[in-house]
Amino acid sequence: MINIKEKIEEFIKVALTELSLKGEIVLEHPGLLEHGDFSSNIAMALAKERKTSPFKLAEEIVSKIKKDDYIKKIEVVPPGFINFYLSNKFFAESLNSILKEAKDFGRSKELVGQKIMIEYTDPNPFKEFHIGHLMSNSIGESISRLIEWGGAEVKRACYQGDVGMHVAKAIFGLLKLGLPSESATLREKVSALGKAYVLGAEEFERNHAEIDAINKKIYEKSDREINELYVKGRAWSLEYFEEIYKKLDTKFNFYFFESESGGIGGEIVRKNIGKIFEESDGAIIFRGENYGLHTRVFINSFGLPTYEAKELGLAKIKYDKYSYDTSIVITGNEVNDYFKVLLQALTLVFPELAKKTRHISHGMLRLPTGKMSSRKGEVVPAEDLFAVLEEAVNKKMGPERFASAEEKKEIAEIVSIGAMKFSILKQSPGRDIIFDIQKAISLEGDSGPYLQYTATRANSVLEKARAAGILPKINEAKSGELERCLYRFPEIIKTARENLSPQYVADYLLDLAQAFNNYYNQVMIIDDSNESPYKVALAAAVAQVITNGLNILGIKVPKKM
RNA sequence: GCUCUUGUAGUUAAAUGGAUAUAACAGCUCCGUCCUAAGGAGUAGUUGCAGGUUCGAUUCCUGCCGAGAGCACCA
Repeated sequence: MINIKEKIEEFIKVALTELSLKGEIVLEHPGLLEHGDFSSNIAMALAKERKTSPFKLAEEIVSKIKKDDYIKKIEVVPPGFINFYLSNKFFAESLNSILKEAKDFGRSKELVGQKIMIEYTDPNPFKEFHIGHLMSNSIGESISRLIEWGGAEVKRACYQGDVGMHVAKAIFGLLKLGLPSESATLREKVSALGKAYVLGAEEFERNHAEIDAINKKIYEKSDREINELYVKGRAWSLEYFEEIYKKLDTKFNFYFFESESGGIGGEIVRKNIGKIFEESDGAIIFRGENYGLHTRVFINSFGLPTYEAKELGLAKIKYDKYSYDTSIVITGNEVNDYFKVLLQALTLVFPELAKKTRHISHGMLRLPTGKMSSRKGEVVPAEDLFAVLEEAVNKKMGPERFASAEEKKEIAEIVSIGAMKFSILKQSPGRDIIFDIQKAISLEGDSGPYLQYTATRANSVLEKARAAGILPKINEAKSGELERCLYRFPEIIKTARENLSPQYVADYLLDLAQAFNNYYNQVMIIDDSNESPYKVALAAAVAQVITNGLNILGIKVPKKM
């Protein structure tokens, strides 16, 4: 598809040069369609230095812009906006491109050749996979897809904390409660691990000694009983996570574990004692104060690596596995301050890796009662949310459209996962989400199912059209709301990618769906008129763009619903 | 106490420094012989407070007030 935005920018640039003016050209879509398809504020920005009124300068600029087939009209509006209206010829071409590029419409080549590793989700074995991990996963997966759509090679990584104090706490609990029987379901086993963890966390509040000792034994693999509990529990957790990833439609290329990063990280720290790190109270620390940060412990006084040291090791392991150009790490914002310290230490140890590393944080999923705490057992397991959602979706599905119970079940899963992901991705990723399991996930209005429904509905019309022998055809386009919305999709993807913010895509899709549903209610798409092939083409373009957009959000479109 | 983040309709959220601050939910009024009503149309309602920068501020700066997170051996 032709890049109309660049084209108009070029026109303005040429006009400015002719007037011997210079300035950064900002071209945006006005908030209201009545204000045109593109708008520039350039005259307002440059009027002062020209010592003329913005309105007059705008008129001068416009007079220097040549006529073009793709532009229907250019108008100047007080105080000095220049508004561009695109022509029907442009809309016809853009619709044709959408149908032709089909499932690839929106892909670009800007990042071709780049290798990018993205780490997200990061659940810890022995602890619940809770709705906070769903947030990290939904955002991480969507950012991965955005970058892939930009043409880069993306490798997905998941870093799982299989050693550390939390594991020691869970093992403590298991020693007291015993292991669930082998015949228990995976879910029961995992939930027993969660309970064991809570018990251990309570003990830790009262008394550290026993759990500290267990922690050490886990690292050293020195105790047979502990080792056995550890190996089993770890395997169950990982198997369970795998089921969830499948449900979420995430496939990781690499799994990293704290049990591997800890050793390497510890070595790195020890090698640099006196240079970068120093001993203090039996621990090895990094003095962040020298860099306007705060001090963090990298190796504790038992000689074990902490999160910080592990993270240094991880950076090296990652690069050894995959020589990335950029490494993106996505975590919750509660670790922001640690990460700054860590990146500073990494800059001193491996400057070239630090330069390639980028930390992005998202807000936290909070319960109406406050922060979730797996330590106190106050978490909503992902599983519970899935169950509540699937029930709600099932209640809403009429039986008549579905061929079989299996089909219905499959679609219920697609819709409920769609609802969950969209509720997270529709808002700006940096902010906290206050999560009310009953209320927050809606199947109506601004929601995943609303978009899925719109695409499904359009597809259903297309099927009927095909049966009636009406094929999409674009001889002449109109300039309705849909036409004026559809061609913007590639721009939206670019903005979303540059800001690493899938919410731009979500927002756009809602606008498009709303415009289509409005259209659908006013216009009969399939009729006897010679307009029908065009209307069918329009519906096909809408279905395609919504499907592609949802794909970027990691959401599938069901066959029917 | 220090550092970071944050404050928009009753609620949950949108808005690269632009035009009349945008949606959804919850209200209220409507739309069913018609391609999927998980839909559509209409209605009412919002930028914490005080300054500053700017032709123009929800957006940038300062102060105040409120909320959250982090601040040495958890991740």
